[in-house]
Amino acid sequence: MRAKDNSTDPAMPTLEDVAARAGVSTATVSRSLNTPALVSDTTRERVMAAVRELGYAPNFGARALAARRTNTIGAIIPTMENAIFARGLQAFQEALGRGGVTLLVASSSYDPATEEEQIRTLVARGADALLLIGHDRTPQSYAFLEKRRVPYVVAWVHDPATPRLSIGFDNRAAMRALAQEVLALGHRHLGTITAPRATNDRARERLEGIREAMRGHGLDPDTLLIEEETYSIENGARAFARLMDRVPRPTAVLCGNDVFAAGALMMAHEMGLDVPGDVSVTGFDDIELAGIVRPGLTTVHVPHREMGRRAAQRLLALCAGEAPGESVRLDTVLQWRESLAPPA
Amino acid sequence: MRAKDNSTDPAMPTLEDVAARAGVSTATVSRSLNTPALVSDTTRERVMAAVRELGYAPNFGARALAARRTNTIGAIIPTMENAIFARGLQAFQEALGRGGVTLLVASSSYDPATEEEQIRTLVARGADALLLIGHDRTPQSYAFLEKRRVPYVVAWVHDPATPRLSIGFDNRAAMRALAQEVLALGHRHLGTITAPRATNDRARERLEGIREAMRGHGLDPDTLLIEEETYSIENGARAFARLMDRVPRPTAVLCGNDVFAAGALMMAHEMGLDVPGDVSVTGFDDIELAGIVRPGLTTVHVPHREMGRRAAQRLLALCAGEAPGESVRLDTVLQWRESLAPPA
DNA sequence: TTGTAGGCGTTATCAT
DNA sequence: ATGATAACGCCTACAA
Repeated sequence: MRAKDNSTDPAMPTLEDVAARAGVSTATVSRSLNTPALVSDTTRERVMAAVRELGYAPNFGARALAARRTNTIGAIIPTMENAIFARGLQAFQEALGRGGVTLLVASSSYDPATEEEQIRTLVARGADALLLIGHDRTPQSYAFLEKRRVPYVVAWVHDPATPRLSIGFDNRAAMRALAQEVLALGHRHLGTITAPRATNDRARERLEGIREAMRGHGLDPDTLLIEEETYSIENGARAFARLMDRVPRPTAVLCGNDVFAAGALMMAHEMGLDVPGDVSVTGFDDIELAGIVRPGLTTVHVPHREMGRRAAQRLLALCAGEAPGESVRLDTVLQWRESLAPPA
Repeated sequence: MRAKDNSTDPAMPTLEDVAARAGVSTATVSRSLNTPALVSDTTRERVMAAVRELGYAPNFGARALAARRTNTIGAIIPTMENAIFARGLQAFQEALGRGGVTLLVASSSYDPATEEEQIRTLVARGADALLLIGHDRTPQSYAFLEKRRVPYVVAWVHDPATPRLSIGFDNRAAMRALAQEVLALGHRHLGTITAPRATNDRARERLEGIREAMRGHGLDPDTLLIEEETYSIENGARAFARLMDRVPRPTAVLCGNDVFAAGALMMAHEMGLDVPGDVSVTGFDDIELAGIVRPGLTTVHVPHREMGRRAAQRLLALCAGEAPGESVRLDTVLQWRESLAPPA
C-alpha cells in the first residue's frame, strides 16, 4: 500500500484515511457506515469519531461504481421557468426523501432531442429510475430505456390506449368537461391558446377535448380559433390579442394552461376589455397564480401533489424490484372562479 | 481478462464493449470521446459507430473517479417553491451550459443544517464548485468548504464587510431607497412583513434598510410594525391581516418580497381595502408576479439574470484555476407601479 | 496514432 | 466481528 502523503492533501479524506485513523480496515469502516449492525459498538464508535474528525464524506461516484446503485431518482420536466410542475415536483421530492432517495432534476425545454440527451445524462449519472412527463418522446428514448432496463413512470397523463405505466389524469376528458361548461353557458364562438402540439400529447389531448365538446353541442369543431405558442405569460398575452382580432371574435378563450390565461387577462386589461363581461377566459392546472389574478381564473384543478406523491411511491417500489402494476388515473375537478360567465 | 457474458447483460455497455466492437483498445475509445483530435479519422468513425450501435453512455461515477472532476457545478437555493430564485438560476444554468458544465440544484428550505448537509452531498456527488445564497450558514459549512477547497460564490448579497467572494446587491441600501420613497410620499406609520431573520441575512438587511430610512426622516425605527413569516402568498396574506389589526394601523406595508406582497394584495381585496387608496403595499425582487397582480406592485427590481450569469462566469473561472477576484456589486432600481401612493 | 496498465474510492465476497 | 482483496468503469501517463 502506498503511503498517503497527508501533508499535501488534507482535503479529501478517503475510506482509507478513516480506516487508518481508527485503526481498522476499510471494510470495517464501510460496514460501520452502511450496515452498522454488523459492527461491534466499540469499533463503530471509534470509526464514527474518525469520520467526524476527518470530515469524511463518501465519494458518491466510487460508491455508485461499487454498489451499482445510487439511491437517486431522476426527473425530466419540460420547463422550470413557470410553476406548472413546481407543486407536483415538490411533492415528488418529499415522498422520495421519505424513502431515503434523492432527486435529480433536469429540464428538456419541451424538446424531445434534449429530453433524450437528458435521459442519457441522468442514467449515466446513476439515476436508478426516471420520472418522465407525457408520452411523446423519441423512439430512441424508449429504446434506450428498455435496453438499459431503467424503471420509469410517465406522469401528467393518463391515456388508456398505451400500456406504459402512467400516473396522471385524462387531459382530454378534463378539458372537455371545462369546454362543456363554457358551451352550456351559451358561448358559441370559442378560441384557444395551445402549446405547440407536435411534441406535446397533453396539448393535443386538451385541444381535442374542446373539439369533442363542440361536436357534442352540434358545433363544427373547425370553427375553433387556434393560436399556438410556447408557454409564457407574454406569449399568452400576444396570442390573446391576435384572437381578439379574428372575426367573429370569440366570446370565450380556453387557454391551454393558467400561464397563458394570466397573459390573456393582462392583455384584456390592457385592451380595455372586461373579463368576463366582454370575454371569458379559462385556464388549466389551477396553480397558485390562478387564485391571485383578477378576475380569479376558472380552471381545471389538477391534483399535482397527489400525482407527484404517487409517482414517487411507484418509482420507489419499482426500484425495490416490485412489478410495475397498473397505471393510475387521477381525477380533475373544475375550479370555478370569476373569469367565466355567459356571453354578453 | 474475464470474458464478458454479453448475452446476460446487454443492458450496460462499457468502454470495453465499445472497444471490442470497434476492434480497438479502451484507451482509443476514451480518446475518441474526450480528445477526438488525438485519434485518426477512420478509427474515430469506427469507434463512434460502435458507440451508437451499442447506445453507449459513459458511466459518470467512473469518469469522475478517474478524471477527478465532473464538469458539474452545484447550487443550493433556499427554496424552489416560489419563483424568487427561478430567473437567476435559469440564467446561471444557461451560462454554465455555454461553458459545458451541468448544474445540480438542491434546496435547503432556508435551514442552515439542511444546507450543510446539501453542501456535503453535492461535493460528494462531485460538484466542482458551488453557488450559495447569502452569507448566513453554519461555521461547519464554511470549515468544510475551506478544508475541501471547494470554490464557491455567494450570491444575492453584497456586504462590503465580508471578504468572501460575493456577487449580488446591497439588500439594505435597496430597501432603504424604497422606504425613503414611501416616507417621502408622507407615510408615517409603516409595517413590514419579513422572512425569519435568524438565519437570513437578506431579510435582516432589508429590515435594517427600512429602519435606517425611518431614522433619516426623524422617525423612531421602533415604531415599525413587524410580522415575521416564512415566504408564501398565504403567509403574506395572514401577516397583512394582522398588520391591519394593529393600532395605529400602518398606511404602508413594505413586504420582504413580492410573494408576501401578492398575499397582502389578496388579503386587502378580501378585506375590502383599496390599494393604494386605503393602504400602500410594496414588494421586493420584481418577479413576474409583480406585474401580473392588480394593482401592479411597486417593488425593487433585482437584476436576477445578470447576477446568475456573472456568478456562473466567475465559478467557471474559479474551476479553471483563476484567482477569486473582486466581489461584484450589482445595482437595483425602483420599479414603480400602482401599489404605492400617498396616504389618504 | 495506438495500446498497456495502474489507479481513482467504494462495496462485497471470502476467509479468518 | 473483522480483514484481504477483487471488482466497478474510466482516464491517463507511459511505451511502442
